[in-house]
Amino acid sequence: MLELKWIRENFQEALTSLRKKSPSLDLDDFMRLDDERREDLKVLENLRSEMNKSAKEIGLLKGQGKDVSDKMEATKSLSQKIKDFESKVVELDQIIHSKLLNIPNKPHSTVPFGTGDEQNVEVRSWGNKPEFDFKILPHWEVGENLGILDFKRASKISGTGFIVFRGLGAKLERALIQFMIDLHCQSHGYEEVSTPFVVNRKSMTGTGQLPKLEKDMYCLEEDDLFLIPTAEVPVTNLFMDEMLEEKDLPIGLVAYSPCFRREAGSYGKDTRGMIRVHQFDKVEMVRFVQPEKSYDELEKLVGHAEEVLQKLGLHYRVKLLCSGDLSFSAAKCYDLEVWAPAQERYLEVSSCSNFEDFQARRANIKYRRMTNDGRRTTEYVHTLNGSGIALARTVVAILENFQTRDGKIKIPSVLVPYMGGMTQIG
RNA sequence: GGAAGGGUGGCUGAGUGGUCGAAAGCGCGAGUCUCGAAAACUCGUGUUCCGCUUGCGGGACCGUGGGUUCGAAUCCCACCCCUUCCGCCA
Repeated sequence: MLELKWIRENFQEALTSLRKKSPSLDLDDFMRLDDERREDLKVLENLRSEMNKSAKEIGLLKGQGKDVSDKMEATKSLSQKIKDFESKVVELDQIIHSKLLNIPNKPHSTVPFGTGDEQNVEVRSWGNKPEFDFKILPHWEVGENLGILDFKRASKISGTGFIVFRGLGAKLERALIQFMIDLHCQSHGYEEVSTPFVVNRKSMTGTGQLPKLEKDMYCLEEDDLFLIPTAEVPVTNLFMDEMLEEKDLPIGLVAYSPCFRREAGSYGKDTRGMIRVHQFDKVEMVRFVQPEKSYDELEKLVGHAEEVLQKLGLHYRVKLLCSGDLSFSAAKCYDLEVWAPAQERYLEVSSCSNFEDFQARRANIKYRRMTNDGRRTTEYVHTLNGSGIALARTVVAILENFQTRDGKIKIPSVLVPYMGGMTQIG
């Protein structure tokens, strides 16, 4: 959520930068409502001020044993007037607030302008595409041949877009999760957290999935709860409605969770294999930082995610998303894309974003700090998060990059200890 | 699912109709003391909105939403959440 006052006082700037993200955005209506609300509010507050005064007076006079029935009568009509104006202001407030919740975050000045993913900018890459002197199989074939992926039974029990890992496939998935969490905790200073995979509406609103993306989520209607689309939601909202201390920042948390996505509207895309599925595992990093440090923190965060791919020995590239491809809540975002040789394409396995105070404002996450002249103030923290990294697709990359001529899979050396010393599958 | 108790500032916790935005303590900040620190002492210290603007004036906020009243943290109703006990259960 952007600050209403900021939009009001920087109207042109707000409009210009928001349109880099949503070209059709219109704020005229919004500002008109805000004007109207402030007019009514002024009247209301004057009325209330008057009433407070006379109620106090009545109290005093009564205490002295004087007759106050005239005064009480007069205040009564004032009280009615206040109620009328109150309902007007409350109604306007609600409309404005709900509109505000639907306004996206504005892109940072270093974000390139663009309208779609073809205008994202590659900022660097690491490693090289591996060469094969035989024809490698796509992950779904090699996975089924080895008995570690079972698509048929997955769709039998749940439907298309779900995966079953078996045997060493399941173990590989688990090994990756452990390896990643250990790396982030031991080398990057994160604290591991394990949170619920189901959250309430308030949490979903706090990180910005609601109200816009309700159709993309699995909902448990009876209880008005949602299956999380990413651990970002429970982990960021851990500090919802809290006041943090400056000395405790930055806070870095890492969590494993499954991620549930309906993928409404993307039917027909990536139907084969497990590129696009309704449930996948992910290790997610979340950071709470001081505002002036958040862009340095973003670079660090990307580095943490990259290190996972480097340690696995997977070729990848880093893309800076253009304004039009940025998600609703993000101010700046880098994607990590890993090379999948059998399909000759890159797969997005991580998204690292700075949300600035957009989520903190929605979720009400503040911290106390000292100003330069020694006064205490409160300020919203900046929140960031990044996949570190998404599974399923990482397994795809391993199955395709480390395939041998005889259809086996070499296990990346960092995972060998997590696989009980095993060096290959098959 | 049943019963009881409870939700007050950064935290603990007092407050049951009017000078209550709210005692006290802790924490935090400034200062005194000290070579320095600790302790002790003094003073200060909620959030947020609106308006003129280095300051000031006003409004709102005691779980949420309604109601009663001239006036509600305080009384009434509904809902949400938490704790404890009982039942069921991985």
